[in-house]
Amino acid sequence: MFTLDQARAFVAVAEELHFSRAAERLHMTQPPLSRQIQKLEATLGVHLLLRESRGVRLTAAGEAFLIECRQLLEKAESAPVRARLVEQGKIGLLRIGHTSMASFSVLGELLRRINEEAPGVKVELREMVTSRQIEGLTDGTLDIGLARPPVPEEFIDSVPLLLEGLAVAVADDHPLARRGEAVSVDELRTEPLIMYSITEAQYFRDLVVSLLHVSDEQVTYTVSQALTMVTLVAAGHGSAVIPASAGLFSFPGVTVLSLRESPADAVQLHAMWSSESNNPALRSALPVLNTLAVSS
Amino acid sequence: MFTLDQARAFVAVAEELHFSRAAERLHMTQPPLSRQIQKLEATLGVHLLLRESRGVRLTAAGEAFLIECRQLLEKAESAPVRARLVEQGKIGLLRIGHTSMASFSVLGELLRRINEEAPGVKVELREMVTSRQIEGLTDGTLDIGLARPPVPEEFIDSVPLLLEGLAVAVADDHPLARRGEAVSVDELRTEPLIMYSITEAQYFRDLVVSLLHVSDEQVTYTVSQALTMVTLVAAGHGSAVIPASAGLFSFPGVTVLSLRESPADAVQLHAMWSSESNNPALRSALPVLNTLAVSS
DNA sequence: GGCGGTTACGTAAGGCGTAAGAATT
DNA sequence: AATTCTTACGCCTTACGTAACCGCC
Repeated sequence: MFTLDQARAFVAVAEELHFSRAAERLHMTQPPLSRQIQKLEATLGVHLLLRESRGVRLTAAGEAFLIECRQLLEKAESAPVRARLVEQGKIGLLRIGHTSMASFSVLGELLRRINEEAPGVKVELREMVTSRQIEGLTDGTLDIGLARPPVPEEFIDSVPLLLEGLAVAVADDHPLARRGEAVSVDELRTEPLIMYSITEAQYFRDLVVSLLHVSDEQVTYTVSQALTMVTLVAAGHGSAVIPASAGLFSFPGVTVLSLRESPADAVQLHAMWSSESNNPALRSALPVLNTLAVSS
Repeated sequence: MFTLDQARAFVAVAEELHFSRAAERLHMTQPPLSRQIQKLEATLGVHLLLRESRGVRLTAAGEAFLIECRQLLEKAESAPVRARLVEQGKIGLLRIGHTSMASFSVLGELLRRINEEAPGVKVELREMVTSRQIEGLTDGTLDIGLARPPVPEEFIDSVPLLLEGLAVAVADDHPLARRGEAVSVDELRTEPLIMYSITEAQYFRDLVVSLLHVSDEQVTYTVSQALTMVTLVAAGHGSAVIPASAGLFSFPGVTVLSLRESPADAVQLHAMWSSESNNPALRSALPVLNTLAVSS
């Protein structure tokens, strides 16, 4: 098989159509260049050049091989550059898991900033619940998770990206909606409520239960996502306690009122990543995450 | 810069994730393989592998470089193959010049057979008059010409591809058309005639003049191509002497009658090529030309 | 005779294999 | 102790440069 040096030698000769000038360009003397070209032709079993009294010409095969060689050398030059860029995290792949709510709040801004900071980094988005995200971060199939607390201490680093209060979603024709003021937990005691699933949305369920005393009879439906709640509220199936940001998107037939007793940082969304990740693209993204962090 | 051998070594290690097995695959011992990989990493300035107690893993940069290396090696393998195919004339470019009449007769069959014989050969077609074709063959910008005699003896080889008689094109409402029989030259003595240009179609002009006694007063127009003649005949500008094959394509308003005195091989179309051409694609095409040849 | 490519020969660099070493399980 | 990668050393291949050579305008 031929070598890259032979390819470079051939390209030089083919472009100069003159061995001595080509040798000069390659910073070598002319005889070894001749030998290399001969060797190249021998290993290929193809005549690339027509030696004539007045310099050299390319055969048809030489023309074809010249094109191939140029492409080959270009690739040989660019491959190390790419490898270095990947190592520096300038290009690469970032697999981001996120909850469905995250896509309505910080996700857009996060992607914008990552793209600003490291334009070559491709992002793969996967909507997944918190527990799956932790799994992904642990087994290396995910680089960043946008998930709910608690953050497992081991091998997972995190910053809080979003702190918000809880709000109450009620139908437009509900008395509380007409009143238009913040709602107190006591006013929800007897309301039909749509609740979070204990398996799929434990974080929210715990959060709501810690504030309200929810009785089984109140609960009309059990769902896994805040958005589903809003659609059910619109359909008249009851009221729901949701993160405040879910109210930013006005949904027809639904009025969102703040919940008086909810601390402003009741609901948290954290960015998490494996502290042991060796994905350089993650390293480029970390400054972005820290910029977006809010104090918890 | 790295070498192709280093690329091969890296691919082997990256695929085996084990130096000893990779070395075996490369038919070498393990220590020099280690050194080559180290050297590769040093020249790239990039860590490609994570050496761990239980074998090796790829870094993100390593993954990227692996992909590049595979493509690089594939190209390095295919380039010589391409060069050999070009040399053998299996692939390549054939520049064929042809007269406009050739495209109505042998050209289609010729292209079909070339494509059968050498499917990798790309054909570039250029309509040009005979004299331009000879120039092209001589200065190397054309590989094959489909042109009219005479064939210059020097450096041009040829085979006759088509021998045909002359015919007479007359308007449908002409008395000769109504009669529907072969025409004699004497019957054309006083007919208005469309003639060939002496500069652009000398071959045809000479041919016609050698058979007919054309007087200047007869000539209504002077044109360079037989097809133009047919359109002028249709428009009622006179009659014309054309190659018989031009009558194969029935043109509305025109009747083509054979010319009694014309020998069956009066009009000749030859394939010509430079005997000094070094285009391998031409060599693949020559058997095809010989197959299509007719005896003159 | 000069221009342009090839052949001959001595030197130096670099790769390979064997053997020994270091680290982890 | 075994596995797996790295380091040390001697040999040999091979590429380079200088010098001499061949063919053609």
